[in-house]
Amino acid sequence: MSYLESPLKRKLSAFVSLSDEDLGTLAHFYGRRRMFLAGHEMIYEGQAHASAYILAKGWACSYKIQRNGERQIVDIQIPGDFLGLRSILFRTSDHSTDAITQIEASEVLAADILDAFGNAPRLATAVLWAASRDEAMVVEHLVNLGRRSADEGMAHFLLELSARLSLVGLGDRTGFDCPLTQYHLADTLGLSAVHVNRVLRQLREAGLVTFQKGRVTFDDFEGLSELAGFDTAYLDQDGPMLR
Amino acid sequence: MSYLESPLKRKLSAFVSLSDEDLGTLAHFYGRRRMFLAGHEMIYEGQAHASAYILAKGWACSYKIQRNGERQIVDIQIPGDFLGLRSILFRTSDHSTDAITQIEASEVLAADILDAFGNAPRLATAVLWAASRDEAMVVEHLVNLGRRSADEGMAHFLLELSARLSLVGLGDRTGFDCPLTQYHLADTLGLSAVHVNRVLRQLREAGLVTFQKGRVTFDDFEGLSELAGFDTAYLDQDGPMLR
DNA sequence: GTTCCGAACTGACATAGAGCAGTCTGAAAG
DNA sequence: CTTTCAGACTGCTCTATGTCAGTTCGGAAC
Repeated sequence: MSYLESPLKRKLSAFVSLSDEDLGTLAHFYGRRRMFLAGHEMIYEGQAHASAYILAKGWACSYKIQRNGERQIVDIQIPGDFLGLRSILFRTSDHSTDAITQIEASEVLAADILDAFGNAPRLATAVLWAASRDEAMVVEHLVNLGRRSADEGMAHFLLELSARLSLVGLGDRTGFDCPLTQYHLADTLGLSAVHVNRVLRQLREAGLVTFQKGRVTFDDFEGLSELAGFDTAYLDQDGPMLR
Repeated sequence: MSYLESPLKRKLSAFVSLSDEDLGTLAHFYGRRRMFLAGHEMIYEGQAHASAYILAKGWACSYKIQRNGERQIVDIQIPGDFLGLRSILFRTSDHSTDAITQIEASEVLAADILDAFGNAPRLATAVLWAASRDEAMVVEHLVNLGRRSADEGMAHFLLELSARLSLVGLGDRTGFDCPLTQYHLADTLGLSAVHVNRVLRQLREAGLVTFQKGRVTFDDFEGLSELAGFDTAYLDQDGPMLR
């Protein structure tokens, strides 16, 4: 797959149209291509000078582990996403990241990113936009945990994933392929696996979504959005894309 | 107050030592000084092309409101913090920000920030560091909501505030002045105000912290850190500061 | 074709925290 | 020197979600 049709390029294009020069710098990011097996720990909490990656294929998740062994997943990464960008400037990484499926990714060094700011300001702005968008997603996730009930949070999470996947061509309003287990959902939503199962059943029986066999199917997209109070504004990916 | 002794400069100095040229560019950020009364809504969710600010004096909070009127506070801003940086590149702001106390702040335009990337790369890196640190705090906040009990979350939140305030000279291990109400704590920690009150009583009776009359007093800093499982690594502000 | 094993799923019981409906206090406003 | 009002504080009841202790299912390994 050429970088010309990469999920990242596709995502950034929702923000600005990149010049040929920008695309050249972006191509440079793709130099160190690497593969990881499902379950591989790509970044670990406390790691010194961790590098970042651009996910080309596969899913990953970033998380923190508590003393008691409980896990809180912070974000799920899908193709086109940066991974580890947040702590690239830190002494040590503040989180771990595991491959959920088999993964293809490009390693990005701090210097690559910083150089881009000098040489390709348009691209740099787009990267900042992507980082801001990632943070906006974490914020919305925080609202899920703090002020939404289990079913609202679940609905919101699945709808967000759908919107993100659609942007890179991996899903639509009918649903998407999803390698997450109910344990992933539990650790993402701050619930027990048992309760996740109950919530999924309720949503299914209410005719809203079906989460089964590696596939999320929206049985009533509108109804689900209504339940979740889902509004895509925070993803900053709709509208006339004039910039 | 000269920019030479601003809380922001103090904070960024924990990351790099800035050159005279960097300081000049930073001074440029302080051009548009503005004041706001306590309670003023500085940024509102949905606002188009909101600008960002650097807080020089006073406290503010960023939050999202749910359909049912519930509020989730995302971060508390103290002197030296950026405010609104996340959505400066978005079509519309994804959150609101209110002044908690009376505030002095400098308005920063998107162009100011982006120009800095070209002209003062060292400063730009420091700004990116500050933004990453803000995101790391949101992430830790998310863990508070998802996987910590009410008392652990409360302890963690107060300790984080203490560490941040200490960095800009507004607190130490004995405690800090705090203009937050119990309602602020409730909306931050995803609890009811009633429960916040009970949790504060427990912590006080356990001899750990006292939250009273606009002051947080640490009665047993070690014990509280132990309860919260608090580790400052994610703030990236300790250690030899070699860079 | 068994034997595993991880994931999905379930019922019964326990509990953290919510919701309700107040009281009390102190400072500001009249 | 009352009145008002926001914030702090409390007891009681209720419920969403956790915990425990399983069973069932389906694919992979042998």
